[in-house]
Amino acid sequence: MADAEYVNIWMRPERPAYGPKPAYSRAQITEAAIRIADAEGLEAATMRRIAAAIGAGAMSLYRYVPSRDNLVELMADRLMGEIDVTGMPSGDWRADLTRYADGLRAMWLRHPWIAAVQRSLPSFGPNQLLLIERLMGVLDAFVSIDENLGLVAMLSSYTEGTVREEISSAREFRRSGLSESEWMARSHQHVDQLVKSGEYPIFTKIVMEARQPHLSRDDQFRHGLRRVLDCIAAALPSTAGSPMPAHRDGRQAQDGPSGKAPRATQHG
Amino acid sequence: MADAEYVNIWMRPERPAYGPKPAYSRAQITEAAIRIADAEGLEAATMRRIAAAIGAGAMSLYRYVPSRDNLVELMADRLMGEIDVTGMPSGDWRADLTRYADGLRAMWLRHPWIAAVQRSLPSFGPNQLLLIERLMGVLDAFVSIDENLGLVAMLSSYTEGTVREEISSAREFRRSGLSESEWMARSHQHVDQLVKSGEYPIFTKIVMEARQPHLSRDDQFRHGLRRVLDCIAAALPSTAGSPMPAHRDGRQAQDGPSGKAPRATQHG
DNA sequence: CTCCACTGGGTACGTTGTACGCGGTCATGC
DNA sequence: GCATGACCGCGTACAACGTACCCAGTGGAG
Repeated sequence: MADAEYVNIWMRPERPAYGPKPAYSRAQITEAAIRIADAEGLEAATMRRIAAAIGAGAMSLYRYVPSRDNLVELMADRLMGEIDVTGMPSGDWRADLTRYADGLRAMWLRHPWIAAVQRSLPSFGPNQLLLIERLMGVLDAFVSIDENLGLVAMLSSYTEGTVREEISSAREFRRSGLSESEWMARSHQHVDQLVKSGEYPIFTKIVMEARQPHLSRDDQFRHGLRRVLDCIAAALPSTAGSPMPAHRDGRQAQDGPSGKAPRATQHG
Repeated sequence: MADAEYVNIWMRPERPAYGPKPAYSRAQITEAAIRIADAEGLEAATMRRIAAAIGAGAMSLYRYVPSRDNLVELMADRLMGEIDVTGMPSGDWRADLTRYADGLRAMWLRHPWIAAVQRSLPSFGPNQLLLIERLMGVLDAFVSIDENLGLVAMLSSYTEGTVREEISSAREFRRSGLSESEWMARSHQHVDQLVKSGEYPIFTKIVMEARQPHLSRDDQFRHGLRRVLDCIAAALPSTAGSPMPAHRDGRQAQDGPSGKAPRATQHG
C-alpha cells in the first residue's frame, strides 16, 4: 500500500532516514546492473545476478527498488547522463545538435540493451530532464515550444531509428552463435533464394550493390544527419543563422560517435 | 541439431510433408497470439495462453514454431502485411509516402506491443520484404539505392519515433491502474514540484503551454510528416516533381491514420 | 535504556519457456 | 497388405524468473 503512494520511482525517496544505515545504494545497484546488461544483455541482468555482483542477497535489492521494472528505469536514466550536453546552447545550434546526435548514438552503441526498454514519457528521471532542458534550449530562442518539440523529436527519432538498425543487425549476427563465415554462408543461401525468385527486384538491387563497398555506418549516419539538420534549418527563421553553411561539409563536432563520451552529470 | 540447419524462421518449412496431417497451422497460431497481445500486451501472449486459445496443448505449438522468439517474429511480419502499399508507385511519390506513413502509424496504434519486439534486419519475413519492395519502389526512379535507403529510413524513423511516444504515454497511464483524475493529481504533484524548483525553465514552458490546448496527436504527426516529406523533396532531383506543391497543405492521402487499414497481403 | 522502524537475506510460490518422452497416425517401401 | 518409422498432439518435468513473506538483528529517537 505504501507502494501506491508514489506515482513513479523519482518521487520515492531512497533513504527513509531512520533505522540502521543501508549497506548499498540505488546508484551502486544501478551501476552493477548496467555492467551486466552491457556484457550479456538486459535479460541477463536478473535480480539474483545483480545482487550477487554487489555481494548482496537477492531480496535485499527490494529495499532499494520496488521492482525490476523500476530498476530498469533507473538504468535508462543513468544512461541519459552519459550524453554530454554541457555548454548548450553554445550559439552554434548546428554544432550543438550534431554533438547531441553523435552522443546519443554513441551511448546506444555502448549500451545496445537500451533498445529493449520501453521508456515512459511521464516518468522523467533527473538526467533525462536535464538533457531535455539543455537540448531544447538550443532552439528555444528561435521557434515556439511546440515547434521545438517537433524538431527535437525528429532529430532524436532519426538517430534512434538509425542506431536501432545498427544494433539489431549486430545482435542477429551474435545471437546465431555461428562463426562469421558460417553465418554469411547460411545468409547468402537465403538471400540468393530470394534474388533468384525474381520477385524482389529492389531487394536484389540492394544486395547486388551491397557487394560493392557502401559507405561506412558512421558516414551513412552523418549523411542522414546532415539532411535532418538541413530540414531543421528550413524550419528556423533566417535570424537563426548558423556559423556553418548548411550544405557544405563542415568540420564535425568534437565528439565522434565511436569516441567515448565523458561520464556526465550523474544525479541518480 | 535440426534446429541449427536454418538461419531463421523463414527458411524453415512449415510442413514436413510426411506423417499425419497437422491439426493447426502457423498462421492460426500467429493470429491467436496477435489477438491476445492486442488485448493484454505481448507478455500476456504466453505459449500456454496461445495454445489454450486455439484449443491445443501448450507443447503442441513447438511442432510449428521452434521458440517463442520466433513466433514473435512471425507476429511482427504478419503486422507488416496490414500496411497497405498496393498500387505503389502510383506516380505521386508524396501521396505514396504519406499513405505508407499513415498506414504504419495506424498499424502501430492498433498493435502497440510491436514497440516491444526487437526486429532483426537480416531475418526479413515475406510481408516485410514485400513492403520494402513497394515502398522503395516509390523513389527508386529518382535516387540511388543508397540514397533511397537513407530517405526511407528517415521517414520510417520519424513515424516510429512519433508513434512510440504516443504509445508509451498511453501505456504509462494504463499501467498505473489509477483512475484518470487520481493519476492526473499524482502527476501534477510531481510536475509542480519540478516547476517550483525553478531548475527546469524549458520543462516548465512545456507544461505551462500544455495547459492551453495543443494540436491533436494526428495534427502533430501530419505537421512533422510534411516537414520530413519536404526534406525528402529537397533530396530529389527536380525531375521528380510531385503533382502536389511541396509547401501547400494539399489534400490528405485517402487512408487516415485512425481509419482501419484493409487487411493486406497475408502471405504467412 | 527501551522501542520499533528499519536492515540484510533465506525460504517459498506462482509463472515462465521448453526438453523429453509417450502412444497414436499415416505416407511409403516391400 | 502390411510393417516401418517419421511425424502428430500433448502430459510431465525442470530450471530460472520476479517477488511475497518472514525472520533475527540493529541503531537513532524518546
